Amino acid sequence: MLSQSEENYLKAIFSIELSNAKTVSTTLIAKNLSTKASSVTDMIKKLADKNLVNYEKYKGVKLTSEGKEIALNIVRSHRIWEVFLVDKLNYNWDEVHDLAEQLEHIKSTTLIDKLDKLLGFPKHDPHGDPIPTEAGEIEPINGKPIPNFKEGTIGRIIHIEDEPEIIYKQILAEDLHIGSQLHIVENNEKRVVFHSEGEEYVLAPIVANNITITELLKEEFSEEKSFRLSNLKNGEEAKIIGISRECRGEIRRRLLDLGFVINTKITVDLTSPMNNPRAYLVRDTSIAIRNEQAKFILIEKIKTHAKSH
Amino acid sequence: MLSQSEENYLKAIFSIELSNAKTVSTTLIAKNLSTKASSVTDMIKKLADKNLVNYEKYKGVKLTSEGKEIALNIVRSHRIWEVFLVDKLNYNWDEVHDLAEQLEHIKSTTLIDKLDKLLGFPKHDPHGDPIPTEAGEIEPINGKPIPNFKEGTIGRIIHIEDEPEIIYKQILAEDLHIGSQLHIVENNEKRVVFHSEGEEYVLAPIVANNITITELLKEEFSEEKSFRLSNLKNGEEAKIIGISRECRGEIRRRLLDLGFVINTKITVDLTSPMNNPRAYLVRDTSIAIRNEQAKFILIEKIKTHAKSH
DNA sequence: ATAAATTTTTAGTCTTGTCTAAATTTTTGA
DNA sequence: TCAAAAATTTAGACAAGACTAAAAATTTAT
Ligand SMILES: [Mn+2]
Ligand SMILES: [Mn+2]
Ligand SMILES: [Mn+2]
Ligand SMILES: [Mn+2]
Repeated sequence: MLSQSEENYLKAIFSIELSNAKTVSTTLIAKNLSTKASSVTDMIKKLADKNLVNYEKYKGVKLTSEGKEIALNIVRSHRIWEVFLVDKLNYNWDEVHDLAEQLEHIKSTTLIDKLDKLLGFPKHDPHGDPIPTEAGEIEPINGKPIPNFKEGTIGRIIHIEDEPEIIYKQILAEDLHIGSQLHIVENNEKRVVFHSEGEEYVLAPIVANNITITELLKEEFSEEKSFRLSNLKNGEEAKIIGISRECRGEIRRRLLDLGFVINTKITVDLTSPMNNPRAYLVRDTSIAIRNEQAKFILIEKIKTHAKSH
Repeated sequence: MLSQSEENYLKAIFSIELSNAKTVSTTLIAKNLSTKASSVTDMIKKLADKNLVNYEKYKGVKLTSEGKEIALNIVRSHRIWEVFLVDKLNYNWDEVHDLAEQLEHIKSTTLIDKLDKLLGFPKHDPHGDPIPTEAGEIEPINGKPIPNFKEGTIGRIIHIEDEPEIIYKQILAEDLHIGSQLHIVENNEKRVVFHSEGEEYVLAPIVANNITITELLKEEFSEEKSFRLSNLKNGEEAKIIGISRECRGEIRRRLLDLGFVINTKITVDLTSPMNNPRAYLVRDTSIAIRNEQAKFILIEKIKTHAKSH
């Protein structure tokens, strides 16, 4: 049975191997775990003794198949716990990482599979990361960070990295979401500018690097037609095209119960003094929800001059 | 922030204080934690430095109010996790203790309260132990172990201790359940004999000591009328009086869905070669369930010669 | 009351995981 | 190519927790 510390080292090595680093060096591991290189050397020797990594002095380290299997299991555990915390306990997706760092080390041969079942065998965690299967297979992430794409690219956010926390919080503050489509209009060493859901975003490249997107063909892109309900202006008419993937569990169910279902027409009905909450007219009913919820509802604006006969 | 080890010591001291021990001695703590007295002395000094226990050399140890609060929180956490594992993940009540020993140490200010809410604010864990409130109040257990009662006593099982494991497994093998009513017919140093749900049980006093009961007045006792469905004989007629408290979550819901609801009349319909499963006639429908499930259904036999006119 | 038995503490070690400082190896770049 | 810089390892130390053996205190039993 491995200690928590050993497990964390394996996980760190695994994540460095997945990144585009040539070799998994002592320093990279130390940085990843916020520890010192000398501590890493000590631990690597122990892991090599246990046949979990191959290690040659000064040459970096590589997981053995046994070590990789363990790392994948920890990743699986971490991500399933994150889904549990968001779906079942109604945490926000930005609150669950540290808790999952603890929960991933709980030792049990059955717990994770039972949780997986309870959650309906989710494929992705709340940050968009794929969850390895019981057999240790993991879907490759085929997107790249925003700064890798050239100006004019149209893409969809598939992943937002939750570490380091400072950058993560910044992205959250900007109100960017997994699933959002975007259009890159400027990209240089100073800044990255893109349009998404009717807003313009300006990010430093370091920040933008934590946002992974897949490129969309021009045809796939719904030409700036996809917005969040919170963006709907008074007098505009829209059609609901879905509830954002990052909204799950109880809140999602509640929104569906309230009638925010696909293809439903919607307009702004009443506005409160602070513009929050606002009431929307859905299926002849006025329903007031706060903007935090309205952000989860994806809409497509309808040209208002085209009245239904 | 306390270490897991420190938390375990506080929990051990708390549980010894709750028992009828005069003083919480080094040896008792060592026994409780399966460690050595010298280790205990070391740790007690540390806890005393942190003002979690009062300690005077050779005189035993006592939790301070601060220490007691922490201990109560760990107990709360442990028992809520046990409920989660049984109710949501469909573990059996005899499988959850060790996992809860790990989960109770997860650090979070919000996690346990969210879990508590998800579970519907349970009052007791799957072993019948009361769950302390957020404020640290705990319902006193007012029962006593079976050997404390004299012959002739009628009682109801309110708690089955899950440690030590050997004794616990023995009780499980005997098929005794929280909520069962029993009638003590013999009680001496050699053995304890009682009747419950149509069966006679003979236990060694050490084993019987792990079963806590409350005494019932003669009137409260349904005079041997309360049985488990698995005890119903061919040709007998019975009325369902409930589903046993130890059956929770998905399985309970399923049994209710199948029509095993209170006041329903029931008879044995068909019997399979091994007598398991058996089919029962409920509301004009024949439903086959296995004995393991039938044990959860509490019935009251109806005298068959009294036909409903 | 006092010797024997038991309990508790102390002293000294060991393991795990971490750190700093120093030594060694590898990489960089003039 | 070779000195300087950077990366890596080694040596030595420390804190947490646990253990054994021995010393000290307390309890028990004559
Ligand atoms: Mn995470
Ligand atoms: Mn994640
Ligand atoms: Mn338990
Ligand atoms: Mn319990």
